Amino acid sequence: MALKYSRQRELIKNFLMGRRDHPTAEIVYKNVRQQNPNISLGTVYRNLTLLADRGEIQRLRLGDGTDHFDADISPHYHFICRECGCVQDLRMDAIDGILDGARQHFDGQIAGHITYFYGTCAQCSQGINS
Amino acid sequence: MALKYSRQRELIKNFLMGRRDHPTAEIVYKNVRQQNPNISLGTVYRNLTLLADRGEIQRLRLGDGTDHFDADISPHYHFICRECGCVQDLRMDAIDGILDGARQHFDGQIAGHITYFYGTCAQCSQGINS
DNA sequence: TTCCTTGCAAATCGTTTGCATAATG
DNA sequence: CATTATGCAAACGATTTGCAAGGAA
Repeated sequence: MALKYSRQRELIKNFLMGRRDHPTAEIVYKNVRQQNPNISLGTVYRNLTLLADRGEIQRLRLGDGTDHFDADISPHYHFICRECGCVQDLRMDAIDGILDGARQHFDGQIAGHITYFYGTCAQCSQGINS
Repeated sequence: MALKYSRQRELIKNFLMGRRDHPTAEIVYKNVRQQNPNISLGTVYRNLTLLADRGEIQRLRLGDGTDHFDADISPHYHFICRECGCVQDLRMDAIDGILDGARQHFDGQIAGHITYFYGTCAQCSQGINS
């Protein structure tokens, strides 16, 4: 399917590229809306899904019930705070070596792994929130 | 909160202990129903949540949109098939060593990690399904 | 009798979808 | 013109919740 330009999609992607906090669709919606008050939630979802499918952005499922999106598609890991729910990038070496261990006693084909970390972020650790 | 006995809860936990395929709430419901036709979906959800909160069972979020449950609470890893959606246990050594790398350049407190693997299960690889 | 549990139905939440219209190539 | 994208609202699937009635301690 050939892709056609759309201002909405451009706004969405640009917004995402300017953030490091891995916003949810709802947050993308609220923000992009300030530049295009007519944009609908459905369009935001459609474009986020489309961009993720094309590999232009990353969809993060961190078990908190809502998807987060990241314009940084380079392989890296994430941390989610169990207190405030914030999501942060983690600077660390790739751990794809764990695939070897997983394949050891397994019959099927393991294509990859999903790994993310959880705990208490720096701000919450200091009791700034709460 | 003191816990009181309930036949429904017992049935649910027993069913789960007899399975290795990490069923969803819906599947638990359909099966337990055969022994107690009056049980409601809400009760199944309530008890699964309660048991998971008490650590008697494990709730698995593998990104397929629905939670799976596992009566085996010993630490182990999981694999989810992208073709048929089945979930299987993975025999492999613990990889908690990855926590060290994650903590290296991180300010907050990392309590743990969630890791699971995906790909094509043995059955689907052989084209048995499809 | 206390209070945890249940069944039922309605409600919630995040996300998707149908459809007629608008914009792009 | 052919096709893709949009806004809107309705539809969805999974899960939660309020409430009155039932069961355990």
